[in-house]
Amino acid sequence: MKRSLAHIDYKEDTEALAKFAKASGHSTRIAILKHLENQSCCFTGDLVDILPISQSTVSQHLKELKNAGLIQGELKPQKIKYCINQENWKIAKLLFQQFFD
Amino acid sequence: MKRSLAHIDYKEDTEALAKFAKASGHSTRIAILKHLENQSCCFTGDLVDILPISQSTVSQHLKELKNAGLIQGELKPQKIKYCINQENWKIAKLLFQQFFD
DNA sequence: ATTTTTTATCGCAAATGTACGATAGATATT
DNA sequence: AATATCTATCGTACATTTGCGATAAAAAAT
Repeated sequence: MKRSLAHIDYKEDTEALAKFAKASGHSTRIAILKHLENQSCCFTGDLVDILPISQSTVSQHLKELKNAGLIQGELKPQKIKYCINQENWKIAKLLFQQFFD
Repeated sequence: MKRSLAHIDYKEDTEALAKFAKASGHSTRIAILKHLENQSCCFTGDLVDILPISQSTVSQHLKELKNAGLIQGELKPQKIKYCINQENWKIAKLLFQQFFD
């Protein structure tokens, strides 16, 4: 049986969409997501170099994107790289596409 | 020549997306947008009946959606109906679709 | 082993967001 | 004209968000 998003009921759907949208609702975070889309993965420091805000603030934004499930900190042997969380990204994509039919 | 969103430069694009996402970043507001998508237009009171929050709070949420340009208060002779702002909705749609390619 | 680099977290301040009841203003009904 | 209905706004309280510098903790380089 094929798994689809149709199983998510209206309310969960609404909340999931709101959560993703909220996490995307800051231009710094959109910029981060766009960068990760292009560059696959990168370190916090790479983003700090690009963005006009402090390291601690970048770190906070990353945390929020991570909490929303849109990105993930991939734990390589000794390093942490941030990547798009492909699974949730797919869900967000579907929710938005479906929402904006 | 076909007009496309490619003309919007990166920065505007990012900010527009963030603005739409932020406005959509609350489950009450997603619920309102969904309802307007289904019902075309409706009055504030109709939404107050559906939603589990006070009239003044609904009104505030409508104001935010209006400020973001996602809906518009259509001024019929004596009444105000809220509708999707089709023009901006189309833009938001395109931005999101393009973002989540 | 020490130092440097990298990243997360703490503590704080300021700004913004959420929600409510009360009230005002405007439209519709009687 | 008076009353009822509908909607926006005000004032308030509380919570969350944003941003920073400082610091801590962990990893990498020397």
